[in-house]
Amino acid sequence: MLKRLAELRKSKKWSLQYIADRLGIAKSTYAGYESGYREPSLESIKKLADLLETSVDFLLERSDDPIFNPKEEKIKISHPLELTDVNSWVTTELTVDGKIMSLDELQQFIAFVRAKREIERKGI
Amino acid sequence: MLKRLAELRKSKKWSLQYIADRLGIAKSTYAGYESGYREPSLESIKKLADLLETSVDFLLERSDDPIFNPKEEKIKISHPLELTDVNSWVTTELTVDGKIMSLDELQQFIAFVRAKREIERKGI
DNA sequence: AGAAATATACGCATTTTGCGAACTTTAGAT
DNA sequence: ATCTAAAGTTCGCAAAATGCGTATATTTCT
Repeated sequence: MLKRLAELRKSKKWSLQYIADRLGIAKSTYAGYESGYREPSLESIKKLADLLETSVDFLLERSDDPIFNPKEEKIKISHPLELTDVNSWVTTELTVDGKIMSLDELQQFIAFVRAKREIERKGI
Repeated sequence: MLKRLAELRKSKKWSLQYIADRLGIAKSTYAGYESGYREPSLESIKKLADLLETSVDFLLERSDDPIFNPKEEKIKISHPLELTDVNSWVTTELTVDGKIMSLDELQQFIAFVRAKREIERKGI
């Protein structure tokens, strides 16, 4: 049951018919998705996420953030006391031995940590 | 065709059989997903994203970021409520991909940065 | 080369889908 | 309050897609 489809649709004040038309499917078909009577194909759920401007993960309740930001990799360091800007690049610096790390270094650092954890997880 | 399933699976050096077993489906069924011969159900693709530690959007090529972080940023520095160890050079917690770095990891990280900078300074 | 593991292809029984039509409910106008 | 059109719900059925097992092909070992 994809309750989030209904939530988003209603928040936008759209009708079943409207979404069905936009997707090119029958009204009853789309209604089935919301009620859980039917499941959309992968292609359809992608179109729905596009139309509703959210992520598939949100529609499937795998994420609770309705905002989908398909931007490229974003690195963010945030201070807890500061207001966090979702799209800002760096809001504070990370220093090692008193020297500020560059973006390049941060990217390498992330790669390093990921690789290290991967190795630890599955050996060698 | 969910080529990213194959990419992630191979990067983890897993066999078709292994993933099929983890998902509780037949090997031929899972193979169909990778080849595009079949489509996984929404439930199955969620399980696959869980298993492969990524987002459904990435698997569906709706996002190019393989890292799935429902809420956390990739790097985050936060001040712990209590400073337990006075002598610790760490006064904040550092998280990568939402996972707090251990002291061990932080030490390795510092070593990594120092070594990298040393190499850059002297060449090779 | 041979064995074992891994990957790919396919037939078929079963399940699931999408559609249209019928039906019920809601919202707006008079 | 009544009427009416739009919105929402339910359901049968033909058509399509799924999953499994089996067979075949390929790779990876020794």
